[in-house]
Amino acid sequence: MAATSEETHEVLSLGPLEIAPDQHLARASGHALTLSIRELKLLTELARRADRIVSREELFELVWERAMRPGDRSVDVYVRKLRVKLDVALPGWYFIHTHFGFGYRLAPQRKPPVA
Amino acid sequence: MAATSEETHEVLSLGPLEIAPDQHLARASGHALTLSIRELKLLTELARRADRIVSREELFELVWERAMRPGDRSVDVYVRKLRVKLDVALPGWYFIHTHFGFGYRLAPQRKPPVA
DNA sequence: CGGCGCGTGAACGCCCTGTAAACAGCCTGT
DNA sequence: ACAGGCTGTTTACAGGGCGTTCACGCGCCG
Repeated sequence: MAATSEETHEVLSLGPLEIAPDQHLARASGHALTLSIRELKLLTELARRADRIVSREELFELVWERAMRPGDRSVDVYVRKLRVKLDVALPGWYFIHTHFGFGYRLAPQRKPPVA
Repeated sequence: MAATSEETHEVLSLGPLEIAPDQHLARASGHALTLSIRELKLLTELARRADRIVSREELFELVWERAMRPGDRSVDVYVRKLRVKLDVALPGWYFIHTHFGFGYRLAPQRKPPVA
């Protein structure tokens, strides 16, 4: 094992969501999701800070590993991609919450039944 | 474990697929498949890591037992050969899933009925 | 009500993967 | 020994997915 590995078997659990960054894999109710590199990394960094608000700047630096240019919308675009894929896999849940003017927060939350 | 026989009767089961590495044999719904040595070894190593993403490099080293040269496409070519043979034998199933930028993952999955 | 922040869809280029085919070596049967 | 077929390897081309960026419209807030 590489000396640099932080958590060789890190597994993040959020409700029905399970993320194994080391395996480049995320599962929804046990079923593997098809995520791209960026999508997975963004989801991972959000999950590592679950239930806390993370600013766009911080998210960008965590995922892209460089400073965010002012006006860059990449984070928004990838948040949407994740929301779509998560909604397909788990239609009964919200995961990524918007905090206007601050950033995003990841937290599993059931949707109310479709009235 | 004895050096001469690690798993004398290892049998891997994945849905309708059954692999007996020691017998150099794979069966689809009980019917024997005609696989070459490389094909069987690749399928075996994938099956031993079922439902986990395995990188090309790791797969290559497992099957070819040497380091993979950069740009070597052998794994892709053999994945295709396996996919073709598996699709002929079990047209209703997907087995080898591509994870873009990461590698391949073996997992039995039914195809949706042809709409 | 005005302005800024966010959601959303889409275009575009690039790299990764899918696919076919040529080629050489090996094993087979004769 | 020879011929044929099969396996394994490599290469080339095509297609698609992914990442990036832009544009437009709505929503949220002051």
